[in-house]
Amino acid sequence: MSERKIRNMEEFAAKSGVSRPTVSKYFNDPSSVRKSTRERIEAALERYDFRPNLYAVNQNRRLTKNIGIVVPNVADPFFSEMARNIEGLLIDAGYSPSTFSSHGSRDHEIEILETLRAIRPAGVLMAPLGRASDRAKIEGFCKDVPTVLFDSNIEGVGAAFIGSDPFQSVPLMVEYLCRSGEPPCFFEMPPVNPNANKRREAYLWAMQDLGHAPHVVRVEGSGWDFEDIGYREGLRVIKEGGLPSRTVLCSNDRLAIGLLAAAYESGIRVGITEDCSMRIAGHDDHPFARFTCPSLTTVAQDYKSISKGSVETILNLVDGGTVRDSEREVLFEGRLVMRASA
Amino acid sequence: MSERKIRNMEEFAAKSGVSRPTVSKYFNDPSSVRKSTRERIEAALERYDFRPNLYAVNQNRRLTKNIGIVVPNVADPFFSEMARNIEGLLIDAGYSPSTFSSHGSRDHEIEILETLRAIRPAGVLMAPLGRASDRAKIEGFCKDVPTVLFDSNIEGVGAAFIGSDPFQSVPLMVEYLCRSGEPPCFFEMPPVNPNANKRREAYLWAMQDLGHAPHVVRVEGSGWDFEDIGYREGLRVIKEGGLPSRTVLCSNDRLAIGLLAAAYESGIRVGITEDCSMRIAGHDDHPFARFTCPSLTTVAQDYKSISKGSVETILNLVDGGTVRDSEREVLFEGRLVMRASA
DNA sequence: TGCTCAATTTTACGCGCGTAAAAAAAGAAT
DNA sequence: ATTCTTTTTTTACGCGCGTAAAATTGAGCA
Repeated sequence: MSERKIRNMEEFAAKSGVSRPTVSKYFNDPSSVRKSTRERIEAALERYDFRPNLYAVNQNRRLTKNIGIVVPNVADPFFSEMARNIEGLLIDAGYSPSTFSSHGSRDHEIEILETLRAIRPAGVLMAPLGRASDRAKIEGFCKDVPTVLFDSNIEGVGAAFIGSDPFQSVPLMVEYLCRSGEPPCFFEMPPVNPNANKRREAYLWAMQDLGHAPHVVRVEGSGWDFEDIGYREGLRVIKEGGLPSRTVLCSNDRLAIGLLAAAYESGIRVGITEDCSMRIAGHDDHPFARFTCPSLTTVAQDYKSISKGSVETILNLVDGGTVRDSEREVLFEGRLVMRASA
Repeated sequence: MSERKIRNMEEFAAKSGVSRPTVSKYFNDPSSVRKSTRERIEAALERYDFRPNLYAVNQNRRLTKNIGIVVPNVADPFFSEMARNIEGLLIDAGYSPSTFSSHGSRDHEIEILETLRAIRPAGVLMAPLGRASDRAKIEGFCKDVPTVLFDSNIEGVGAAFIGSDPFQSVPLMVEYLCRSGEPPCFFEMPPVNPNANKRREAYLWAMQDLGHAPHVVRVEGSGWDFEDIGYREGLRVIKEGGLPSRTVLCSNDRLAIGLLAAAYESGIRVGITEDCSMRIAGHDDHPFARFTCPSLTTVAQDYKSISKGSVETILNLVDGGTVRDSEREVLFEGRLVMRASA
């Protein structure tokens, strides 16, 4: 490899004894050239290391191979895992993913879309902030660029939505909690995205279905510092004596992690064993849920199916395909993960 | 804005009544054109939304404005915070950062460097995996692209290193622990990067300095699943009856989080209060350290100074500057964060 | 051998911009 | 008004590649 540096495709074509347009064709799709030609190019590729100039390529292609990935917060392990998964799938499919994090900010989310326009992506996979999102601007973006939403939906925006089904996952947990002890109350903060709302609705529905009186504890707080909110407000609520049930279902794991810390600090033993006076459950199977004290009972989202589904949908769309009505909203089921906290 | 879409700079130049090369000059540096000209361009910019084509620009510029950021693992909140910080500083300076995560893999780290070559970055900020890194290849990369290392050093590689000083931060913690209770043992896993080694050395040094016998507990495990290793090996060590001290200093917070979980599960109360039989301290001030049970006493790294220093150094380098000998290795001090665990 | 079709080469153009050099214009100083 | 200086325009070229159309080549086959 790399006997000498090659400057451009012209030079490389000469070395391999093939014309430049043929080399260009090869790089766009190796199988589109005759086998003998392919072998000559690949032989040259072994001797010289040449890669087509990314900028020249993208300037001239009708459509780049770029796919943008937008998540609310890469610091959140759920999204960092999703992004990593999706990136892998896209690379395998021959695309160039680039991931951006909104850091929970509405303005930043829009800025990312502006940046994305600059790289002229073939498509975008986006987990929007949700309620905080600038709907109009995102809608405008989706008109220009094929976009698939995941995790959190904005009704009527984007070509499709892939996520998990709160009306399956939450009742699953509620049913378990009711079966194994006191029916849960629901611990939530003001919803930053539609998921949170749906989870509450699903909780209410499930409780009624089981013939129990639902209790929603809504605490204050905004932004994406869920642990902090769960902790601070958890401390306050506990101090004021006031959880309506000794079983608490949190709207997500990060909130639960905060609440666990609050309970610990308040001297409340949390868990399923007899010496415990409180049970706490979460939702999402956050990577740290295994290491909380006690370990957190939760519902795992189907990471793999969601990322696989999102990628398949956007690639189909990019390839000129359309989304069938039945695929406009695809929801996967959650899986109960029983640990020590509930 | 956007009365009509503009296709290229030629067209935009016509609209603003200025020649295309002048517009080009403006976009490279607004202050390089006469004030009256600038105003005409900016007036046009208000009416039409035009942005120079990224690919055409980068193809023709001698040097792009791209700066690569490479971290071992964006899922680790420490690195995701660092990356975010650095990105902000670079954007403010007029550069385009793009962040890549090695995901703890030696091969992936090298692949990232290959990818980086493709975007022809002006410079790179890299937190290498450390011992797992392919030193030769990284060295080769640094020969072609100005590169500054941060967080974890590879001796002799890169133009400079910015990090924190374990020989300040660790003794700070050791001194505190000795002053407030039983002298600590050191809980560590096989070092994935030089930092871990240095922290152990610093521990040994500090203990001797204070006239105590050091005890290093090295547990098994590889990879970057620190919490998992701390948990599993913590369980094992506790079960075998065997921590040499009731105060444990972990080589980082993530390991400590795992150990805390192990202690909890083993029924050991951890903390500084009298009813506790064990103290655990960490290092780094991981964002979750506030929410462990009990909250984790640790040493905070100087995020801001490290990212600011890294950015200043690389930009200086990119601007053709050189690194003075005194700046080849810059270390910042850590700050003791006292919480409930030790 | 001659034919057909697909693969390849040739030729030619364009993408949108940076950049350098020379010419022209504008502004400042005399 | 003249000269000098700075800024802008003009002109011209090149970056490295995609792509389309026409010309050529080669393989497979009768």
